Amino acid sequence: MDQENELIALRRKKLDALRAKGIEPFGSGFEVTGSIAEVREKFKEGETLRAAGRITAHRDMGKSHFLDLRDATGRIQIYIHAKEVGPELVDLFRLLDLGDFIGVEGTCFVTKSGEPTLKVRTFQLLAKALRPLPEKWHGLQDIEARYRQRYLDLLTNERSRAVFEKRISIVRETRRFLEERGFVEVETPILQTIAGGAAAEPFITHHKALGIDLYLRIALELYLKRLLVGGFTKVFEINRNFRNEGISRKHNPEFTMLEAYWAYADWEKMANLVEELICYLAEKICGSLTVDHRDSEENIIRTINLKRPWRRARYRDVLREVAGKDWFELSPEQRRDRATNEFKLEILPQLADFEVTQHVFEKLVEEKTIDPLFVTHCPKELVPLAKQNTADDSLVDVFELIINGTEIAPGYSELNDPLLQRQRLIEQAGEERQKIDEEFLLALEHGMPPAGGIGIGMDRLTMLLTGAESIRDVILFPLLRPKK
RNA sequence: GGGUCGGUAGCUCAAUCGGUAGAGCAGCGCCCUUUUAAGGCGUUGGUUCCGGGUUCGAGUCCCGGCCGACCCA
Repeated sequence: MDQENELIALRRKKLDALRAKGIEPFGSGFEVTGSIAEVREKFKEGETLRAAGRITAHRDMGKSHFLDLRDATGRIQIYIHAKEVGPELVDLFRLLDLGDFIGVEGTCFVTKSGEPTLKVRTFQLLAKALRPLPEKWHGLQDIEARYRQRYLDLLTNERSRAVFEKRISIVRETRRFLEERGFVEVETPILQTIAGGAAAEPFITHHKALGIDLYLRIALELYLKRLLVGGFTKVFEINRNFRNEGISRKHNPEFTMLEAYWAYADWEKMANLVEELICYLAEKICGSLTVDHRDSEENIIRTINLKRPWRRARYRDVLREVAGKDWFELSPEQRRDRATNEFKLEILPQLADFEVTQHVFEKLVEEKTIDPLFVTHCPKELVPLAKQNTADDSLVDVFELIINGTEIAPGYSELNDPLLQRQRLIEQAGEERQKIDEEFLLALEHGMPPAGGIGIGMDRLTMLLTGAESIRDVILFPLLRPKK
């Protein structure tokens, strides 16, 4: 593929030299005492231990050599000396490079400077690296390369590895939290004949045998609700959704969503559940309910206070706080005027009146809210799948949880009136009637218990808890345009 | 889609006003029997993202393209 430079050529020569000596440079298994962290724990002077990992440093002292052996759990120094292992083994050692995987058996000893070290008795080459790894001190800095070759990023940037370890914990602990409360995890179709449950552009694909186009799901909702009809009372799913839309700091075309539905609960119960979940995660993952976000120099750039109770406020009330007490008494033209001239927002002429208000909400409330805020009693136009408020049917019984300037989780009292649901879906679909999921409506007509539902974008939740500034920093392999 | 910024050795980065493309790490050679960002001496390595243009001369200026980051839509 790419032209071979001399570093690679040299490593290939070493590979050939190893083969000529009868050594297979890509070994199979190697019995280890444990991970390198475990080896360090079991370390006792005089003991013989076995460890495997990559060579990440080589300090050549002439007759003796010190190397660092590293795996995901840590680093241990190994020592080799001609007198101890004989000249043949030392010759083999000369054919090793930084980045190679080796397994060693050695005796524990502590150096003058107090470093626990394995004195090599035998070693085995497990895999030769034909390309050099990024430099040890700065790691891989090139942002694009860190996304395209994430393995190098993980290998050389401690902070990146830590973010992904936290992400793994967040997903695991979310499952544990929900399971402890009696929720069961289910799997529903990713390939769907109608991509419903949200207003978003789907990816389209094709099934050959059936001869039909299919969509990748944009939400989990409509299938999880079918399960409520089917008798499940507490269900959730954590898995990938796909939206065929722009890519930004907060958007990747595929992202991981949690949705949970709880029969006989309502939006307020769901708000409590989310509050408990996120506090549980913060304590597990960050060890605290105050989460610091830091820049690359480790300076704190913001602190998010997750201590309960979280503020709850009505949509109209938070708007009045930022847009003026009289906001809802103004005419649509006056609102438009104030948004444009006073708040300096760009209001496109085709926006409906409620969208003007929503735009003000996004810019003046959402983007400026750092500590958790539940916005409740939203206008129904914004949320077609939620139950209407009994006291005011222009509102729906939902919350929108905002933390760190970002929408983290919506929660609803789910609409279970099939006739009203049909009407809402028709209004939402407009001309595109074929987008209405009749199979879902059919299910609702058989009776769905009242239920509370939530959705949490796990990527954004991870950003919140790790301080990542871009969604690409919490997705192992974010989508990038292919090179060339 | 628009704007701004960026792409130089395997990696991290320099390069003044347009005037011989450099350093550190890695590599290679030599020295050193407990070093740890080991050290010392020497040394190899370049399609400066790609393609045009201006110029005696372009990493640098201009135009187009590719990829990325940030902001906006």
